[in-house]
Amino acid sequence: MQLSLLDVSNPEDTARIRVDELRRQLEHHNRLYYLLDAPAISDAEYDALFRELQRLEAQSPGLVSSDSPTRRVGGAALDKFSSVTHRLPMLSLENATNVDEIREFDLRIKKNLGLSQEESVSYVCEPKMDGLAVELVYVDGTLTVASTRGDGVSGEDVTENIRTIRSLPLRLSGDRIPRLLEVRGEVFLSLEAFRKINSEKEEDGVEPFVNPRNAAAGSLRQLDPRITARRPLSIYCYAPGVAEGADFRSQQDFFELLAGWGLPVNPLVRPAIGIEEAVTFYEEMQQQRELLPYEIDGTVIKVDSFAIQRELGAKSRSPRWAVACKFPPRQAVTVVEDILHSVGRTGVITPVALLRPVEISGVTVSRATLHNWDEIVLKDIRIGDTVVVERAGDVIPAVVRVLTEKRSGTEQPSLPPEQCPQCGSAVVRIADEVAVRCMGLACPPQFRESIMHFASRNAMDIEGLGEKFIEQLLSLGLVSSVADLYSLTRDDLMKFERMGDKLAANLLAAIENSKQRDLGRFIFALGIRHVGERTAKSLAQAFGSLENLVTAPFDELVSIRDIGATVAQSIRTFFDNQGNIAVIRRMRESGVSPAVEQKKVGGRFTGKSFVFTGALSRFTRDEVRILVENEGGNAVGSVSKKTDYVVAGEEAGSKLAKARELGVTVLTEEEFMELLGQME
DNA sequence: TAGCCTCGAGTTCA
DNA sequence: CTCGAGGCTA
Repeated sequence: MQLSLLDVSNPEDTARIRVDELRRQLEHHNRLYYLLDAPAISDAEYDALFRELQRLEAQSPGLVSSDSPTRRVGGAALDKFSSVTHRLPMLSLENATNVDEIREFDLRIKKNLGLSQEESVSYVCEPKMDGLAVELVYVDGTLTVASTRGDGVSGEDVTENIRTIRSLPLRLSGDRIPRLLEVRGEVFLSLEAFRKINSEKEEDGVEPFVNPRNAAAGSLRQLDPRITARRPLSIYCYAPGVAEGADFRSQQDFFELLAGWGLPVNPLVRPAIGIEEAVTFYEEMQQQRELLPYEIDGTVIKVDSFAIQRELGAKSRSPRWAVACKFPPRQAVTVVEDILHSVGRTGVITPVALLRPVEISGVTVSRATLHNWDEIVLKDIRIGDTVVVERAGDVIPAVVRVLTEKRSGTEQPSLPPEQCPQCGSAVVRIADEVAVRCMGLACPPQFRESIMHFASRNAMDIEGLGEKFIEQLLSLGLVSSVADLYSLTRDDLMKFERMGDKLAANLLAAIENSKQRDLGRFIFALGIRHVGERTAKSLAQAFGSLENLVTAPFDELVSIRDIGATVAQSIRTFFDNQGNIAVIRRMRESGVSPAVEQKKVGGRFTGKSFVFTGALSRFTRDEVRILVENEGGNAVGSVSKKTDYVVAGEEAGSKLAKARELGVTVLTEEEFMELLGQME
């Protein structure tokens, strides 16, 4: 603050000085109260300062600022949240569910680092808060954006709601504040706050929240920040995102700097030298769990040194240097009243236990999948059994074990059906496969599921075509293949229950719209066995058009990365079926023209496929793949007649032999480099 | 041939 | 979220 520029005789400047002073004081008292739990003034005194600030800001709009404590009570409501892309994706953590798995994590770390078993790794342990992950962005020390984790890549902008968290500084204090600081943290509700909110809800005659995490999530996703402001959310920060102007050397270092800047860090965080200290922390936390003022669902162990974290790196969805140690899930005891057989899209028949409804951590559970008959035999689950049930990952119900001592002798084992429970066709259990399959070609539930799949969001994304409509389409006999969807008329739709002009028009428009989906989605939508979203996309990329794919010989299919004999055969079988071809042809005639993705055109390797074999000295396999793909080529896994080049490194083996046998051009790594260079 | 790593498929409840 | 299974690599 440069006082020399201010003129005290100017009322605007006098107000500014007072406003700054009030903000400083209020944030100071906030910190004492929420962070240090040591208030220095009474609530009434705090309120008086707060109201004075509100009044001054109201009088001089020029003094309003986004980091003012008055912003914590919430501004105007939003229509919807906008989306924020995380500069670094927010990965999830790998789980350990018991101490053995924690020790395995340590073994993996040592193996990756080339350490001996006797050496100890320095870890940092934290309680795992049961809340929601968010990312906060501080620019020059001021909180500018806060977003939810979302799918890890992008989340929702909840800045206004995050501002209402009193323990969180809107402006960092202390020294050496970084130009840019992204911090990840967990937003949660204390048990006390949770109970308070729920008793208010009950007084109002509304359904209470089932647990603090849901309550925190509901509060954070309030479009009206004034409501959030009345929910006393808390936050603990635990990891950095992108930081500029700060150099964190280790997790501990990071925590210390955060605390210095006034950011809340869980005081229970503790270093551990060697995994056994981390195991002790886990066990201690499990014992203390019920005494804590908030819910935790485990602990987190991280490698302390950031240099070593970088060395260990990450797998596709989680870092290798951290593990979430989950506490055993909460369990309940109930009775298996029946075992049903449900038929999925691919004909797999899955046993499902119908349970006497029982509450587990606030949710009533009445069904649980038993996965397959191996599982039933292994756990010896029978109809009438008393069983222990838990919610795996606190979501999906699972039968853990049978309380055999409760058996009366009247329990009935459940056997795999010999006929499909829905269509009566024969059931087959393929050797070496766990699944039991209905082989009926016209099995109704299979067909229903395959249409649902076709219309689903990641496939053709036909909005409004859900379970209800599909049921009706089928029972009215309007659709006997997905191609029929494209010849539905308004009159057809008007036969439906609860169908008006508007709805019919929307549905027809959605179907019309789906004609333009890209090829990857279309291939995925076909529901070819072993071809999911990912594989569909790489097929689309590799072949560029539906026609190319339909006619692709087996050899060409297996030459694509990640496609082996099984998947290739499955694809061939699908397209060799004339019925499938007819359906596809009819769709094309109705105007379904899956758009070809932008394939890199003009790349030097366009249409060329490469196989790399043996050890390359300059690149990793992934790097070389990217090089080739950037030039529009394909780096594939195995040699076929369609392969254009085989690049052989040191100790190349069977692929090189095969290349010679098929007469495919073989390049050394140097020759490949020349090819790259020459073509540039 | 074993042991990663990824992908596919099925599933619960509000 | 979890399990099973396919593909790749050492």
